[in-house]
Amino acid sequence: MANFQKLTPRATDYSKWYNELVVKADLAEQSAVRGCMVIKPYGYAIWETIQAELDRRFKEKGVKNAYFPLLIPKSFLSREAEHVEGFAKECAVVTHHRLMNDPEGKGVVVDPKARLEEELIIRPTSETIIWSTYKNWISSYRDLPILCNQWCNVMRWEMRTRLFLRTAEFLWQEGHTAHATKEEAENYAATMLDVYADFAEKVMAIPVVKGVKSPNERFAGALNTYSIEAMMQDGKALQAGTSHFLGQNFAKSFDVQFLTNENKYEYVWATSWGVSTRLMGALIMTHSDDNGLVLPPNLAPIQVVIVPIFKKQEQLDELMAKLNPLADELKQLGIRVQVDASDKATPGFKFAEYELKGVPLRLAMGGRDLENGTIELARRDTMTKETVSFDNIVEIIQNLLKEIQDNIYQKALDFRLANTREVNTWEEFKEEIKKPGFLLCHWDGTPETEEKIKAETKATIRCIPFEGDKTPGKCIYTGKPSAQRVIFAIAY
RNA sequence: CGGGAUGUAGUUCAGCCCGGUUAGAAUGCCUGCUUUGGGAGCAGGAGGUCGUGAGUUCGAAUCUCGCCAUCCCGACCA
Repeated sequence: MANFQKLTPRATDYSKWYNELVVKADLAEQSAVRGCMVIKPYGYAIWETIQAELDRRFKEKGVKNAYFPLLIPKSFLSREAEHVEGFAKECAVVTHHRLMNDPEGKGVVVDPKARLEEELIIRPTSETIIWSTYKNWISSYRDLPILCNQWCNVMRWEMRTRLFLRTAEFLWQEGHTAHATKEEAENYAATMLDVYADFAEKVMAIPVVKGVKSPNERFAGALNTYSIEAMMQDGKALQAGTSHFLGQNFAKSFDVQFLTNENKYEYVWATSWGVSTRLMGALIMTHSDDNGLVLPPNLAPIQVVIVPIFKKQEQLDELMAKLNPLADELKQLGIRVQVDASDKATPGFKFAEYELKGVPLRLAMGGRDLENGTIELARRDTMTKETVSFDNIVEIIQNLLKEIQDNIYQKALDFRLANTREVNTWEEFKEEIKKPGFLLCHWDGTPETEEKIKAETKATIRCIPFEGDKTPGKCIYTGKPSAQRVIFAIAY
């Protein structure tokens, strides 16, 4: 028995488990550039599926894709005061446009004569460049609404980075819409939050809480920020997507007005909304276990892997005569299937490998099965296996993929519910927040109280949930009146 | 950016305290044979300017300093 490196168990060190899993499951790795990751083909395949599913849902809501520049003139960023305040500390700045040979003979240096008249910022988000563009696109109410999205990279110079969860450069989509009325914009922001929530739950099998952010947690420049919040297995909260109602802030900063049908000028109403490669982090930390990744069938690059177990070439031929038609049939049904007939590794090795990579279903067939007309079926989510008749295997697979998708969603939902508790006193809060999970508490609605609670416990308000108990009460910290309970948690 | 730790083969690490031939192990990789129902065995082979730059020294993986990177704890994180 060779010794191989197992993952650090979650109970030993959750953070270490996560870091090891991302690398060992072949999702991503650290690059030569500080804080930036290389997303490997297996990880990128998952991202591509996320993109495809979201893109389809956006388009159903009338959104069109476009592309805006990577670089933003420095002056644009400062047009909206709160916006620049929020992002200034983490911007990468382009100052020159040329290199030259080092006069001292050591490689190349920046050519001091090539300094830019106005520095360019690598986008941390694109509201400013987009609204400077929308100014040219909008003159009448007939030009509205504009519903644009772009898939791109952005850069935020974070102090501490972690693969997928917080990287200096990350991939995302950012939608930017322009509307004639406040109501329409607000509704659109809410609609996109619903799109995110539906996607998270149906495709990623991640249960989320929809809600509105407290003023402290609001996007820089927004009047309201809505978010979907998910609970990771360590009980911490992860913001999985946000949708912002921007009011007329950006329209005013970039002077974007339109003529109404009554021939009056009005400022345009705006939303923006985004999800990023951080969703990959959410995916990993919601479902995976000590054996490796657990992927929802809807996102798995390989949904079914088939491993023939053979001693000699003739036996492999005999197995493949049954397995190849099966694989073809599954492919025709739109199931992502891979047959691994390589002799590079023994079956046991392959089993462990595909478990590490989170393949939802594994089929194994050997001489024994050939004689009996059976096949072995193993599911990743429960780690159970059974031997079934080969004859109706296709139907079994179709049903199981659906069942696994539902099961891991339900498991994650049960976990969240089991780790969400109501807390009514400050003493209780200070104890309970040390344990994993969400705390439903009354809060007086002031930023000051939220600040104090954060300073004392590190907990923040993740959101003011839309659904659930709306009974008023008294703030756990100040005793002042509170309209409803909010979710406090330690966040990623 | 502050405090702590680490950096040696693709990976995980030993060697460093106490400087001295040709820097080791496991695993991975390549070749061959035997294997194959839960991480196979034997034999042979390839692979390291010891993170990087300077300094001390006859001599540096080993001692000193700077820089870079990674991890942990803070600060920061729409």
